[in-house]
Amino acid sequence: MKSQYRPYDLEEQVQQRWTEQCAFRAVEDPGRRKFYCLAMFPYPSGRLHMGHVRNYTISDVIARYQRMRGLNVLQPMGWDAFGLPAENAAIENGVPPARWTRENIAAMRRQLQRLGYAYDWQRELDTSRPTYYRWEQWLFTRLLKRGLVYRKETVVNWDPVDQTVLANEQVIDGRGWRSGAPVERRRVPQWFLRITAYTEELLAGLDKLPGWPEAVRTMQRNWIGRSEGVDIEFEVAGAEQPLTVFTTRPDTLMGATNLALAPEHPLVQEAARDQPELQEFLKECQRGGVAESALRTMEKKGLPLRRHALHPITGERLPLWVANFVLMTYGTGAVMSVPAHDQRDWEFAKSHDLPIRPVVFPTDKEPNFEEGAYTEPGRLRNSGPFDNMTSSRAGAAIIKRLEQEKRGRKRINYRLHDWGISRQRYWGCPIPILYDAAGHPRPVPTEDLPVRLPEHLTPDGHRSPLVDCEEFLSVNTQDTATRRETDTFDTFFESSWYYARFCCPDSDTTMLDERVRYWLPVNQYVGGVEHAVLHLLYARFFHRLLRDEGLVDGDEPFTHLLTQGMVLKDGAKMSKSRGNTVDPDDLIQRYGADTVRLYMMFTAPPEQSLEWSDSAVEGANRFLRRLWRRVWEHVQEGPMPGRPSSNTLLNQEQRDLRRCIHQTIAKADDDIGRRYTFNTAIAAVMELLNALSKRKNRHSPEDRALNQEGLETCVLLLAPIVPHLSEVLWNELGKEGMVIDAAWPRPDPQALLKESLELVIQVNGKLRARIQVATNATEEEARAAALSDRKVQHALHGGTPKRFIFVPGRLLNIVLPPTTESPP
RNA sequence: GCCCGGGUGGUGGAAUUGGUAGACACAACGGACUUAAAAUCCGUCGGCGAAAUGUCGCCAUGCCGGUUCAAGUCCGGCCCCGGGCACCA
Repeated sequence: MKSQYRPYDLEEQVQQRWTEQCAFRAVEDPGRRKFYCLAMFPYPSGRLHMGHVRNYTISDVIARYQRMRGLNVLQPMGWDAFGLPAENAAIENGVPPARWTRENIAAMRRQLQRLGYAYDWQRELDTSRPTYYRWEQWLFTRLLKRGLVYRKETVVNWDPVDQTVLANEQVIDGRGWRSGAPVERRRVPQWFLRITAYTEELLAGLDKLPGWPEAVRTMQRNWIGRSEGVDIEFEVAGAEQPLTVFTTRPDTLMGATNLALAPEHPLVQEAARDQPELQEFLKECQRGGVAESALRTMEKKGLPLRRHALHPITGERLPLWVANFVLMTYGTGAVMSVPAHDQRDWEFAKSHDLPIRPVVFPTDKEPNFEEGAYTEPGRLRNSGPFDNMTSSRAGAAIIKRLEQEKRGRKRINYRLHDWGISRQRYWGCPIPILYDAAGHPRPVPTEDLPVRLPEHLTPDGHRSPLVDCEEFLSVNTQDTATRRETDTFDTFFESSWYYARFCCPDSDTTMLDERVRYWLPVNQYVGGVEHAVLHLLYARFFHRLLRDEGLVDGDEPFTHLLTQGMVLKDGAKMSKSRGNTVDPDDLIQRYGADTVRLYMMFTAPPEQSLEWSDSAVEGANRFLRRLWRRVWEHVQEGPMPGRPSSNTLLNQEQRDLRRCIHQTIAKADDDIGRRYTFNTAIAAVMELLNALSKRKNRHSPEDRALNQEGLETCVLLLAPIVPHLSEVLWNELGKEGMVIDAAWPRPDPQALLKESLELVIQVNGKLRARIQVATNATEEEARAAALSDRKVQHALHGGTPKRFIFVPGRLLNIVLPPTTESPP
């Protein structure tokens, strides 16, 4: 064994041994318990960044830990290969997205391999290959048959100069990112997936996911946004159809003073026909992007329609307004405006001089409606027959009356709306639809799938090159009138089912085969918090689609979810688009992959964001060098001793060290297996190594045996985190075989026993002394010991304790009666 | 604007169920070794005050208030930072 730790050759040799043995090949074995560990697969953006390294290291540590615990582990890796950045690169460099993507995949695969992740590379998949995307085209046609796909018009960001649809990301301050032209909203027909058919199930399922972070479940719940309320119909003067609004506050109906409609609402469009200033306003509303954040932060503006509706109970005339803050996509695209009890309505009323009519009052105070709306429930006034009722009773009474008069009905409204999956982009999976001469759509017959994306095209920043690609557009030479759909799928489509395809990536006769029934669900999914809603909700939706297609069992795709925090640099997310990435290759070159992995896991707990620091990497490397040195010194002392067989022959100091070893095992197991706090597990091993380092001069057979046990423990506990170094040290410690096949250690209960412990003594909640007591000391014994302690007596000032609070094994708090001491 | 997180020494963080605030590191400083440097090893390291040897007291977990024998942890109100908001992935 060399005296110095040199990671460079060591890591390559260990990786070679793993490869030769096909060490991470996952094979279905019904006789063994499986563990499917998955990290969110990367978009091949070019190079790995530290966010990737963090993500994949966390997942790898869990996978290797579960393997050492004896489970049959599957950990695959693949590429989310379709997406916008490939088109941007093409525009900039003139390189076809296919080539750019494949080159990136090759580079990033090499980087991942250098980091020593325990992947089954035979299962690698690339979503931009027809072998993958043909199955989502197949699924799409199945869903079409089941009525879960439909076409409707929606608004997109339109760049009038570049003549192209823009992603929200490409809209900067309401302007196109390349042209700088003000972005317009344009209506285009798009394909939708009926995710709303599964709303209640997706919502209820959240309660059955105890392995998911509460924050993610809350976000999904809020995203789905179930709210119970009532549809109220208002008769509109001169219109055949009544105007329907949705409200969750029927108790405030008597306080409604106007109705506000979204700019896209049909009644508004109709009114605009003969009102030029309204047309002008709507044109203004067309400007700016379609992102909800943009809509919500706009200055609240509105215009009267010069029409009115009738209040369903009083018959009063309520003016109709168009308001830019009313969203056509939520509810009915129209709201009843109750300025006294809704803050947004209040602000709108104030700026447009509309009346404020308070009808709900708290019982304990009189709100000032000049300062703002009163939005809490209360007791009704100014409400005719509903006066003096509470909000909940009044709401029920108003609903009952509206229902009797057929002017309203209870309804549950959701914020969640159907998933628009069409993208006017080239580098994506073609939507398998054909249009006849009249423009009527029909699905591509199953036997004609896949619809292959021509890979030689290069987008130029204007419309999708598919639109001009005759070879793609025409189905066959006989039928020139039939044209292909040129839109491609949202790339979330690919990432919604890849976790299942990893079970059988080579299946070429079905989308998923029987192997999914062994591996699914994913036991541990690891990925960024930024995916808490969209990706994770779509995957849950897809799993149900696949289930109803008979392809998978169970309702949920991921049993446990770990959402890692961002890797930040200079306070901002480390990402390619921000250009503040750190390349892991430089660090691996200098310190080795193990140091990079250790640094990532030690610097912060996985769920927290991690502020990047170059200097802290040094410390991680130093620890590994120290561990190497300790093993080297131990090896130099002579042949490997056995482990100590029991505690009986050990002296007090040796028993303390042995307890430290086994406490470290217990803590590391809990930290890695239950808490996912890898940083504290590493700190515990560092403490153990410090304890071992302090006893360099102990060479008795018992001490050698203890050192052996201590060092073996360090190596085993670190094996999931620094796997290369651990393999080598494992063999240097005289162990046969590979550490990946070694069993995860278990603490020896006998070694953990303690005869005495430190008890904290507080006086009035302040720490005053620490005393040693027997482990099983009673409260009486603890009190007696505490009261005879010099420091405690000093702190008591001769006072008589009023009560004692005893927390066994932790503390004794002595409470004195309040002093009548006069201030100095 | 709405939803979800976070805020603890010079820095990253620890404190797991309301029970010893600052584990483990980084940086810095002092020392040993060395011709020198690197590496390594030893020590100091929240603030203020009193001691001068082990000490002792007070303050301190973004801010203000509350509950409790006891609050970084629970409750109410605020401030700041990060993530998401349906076409970035």
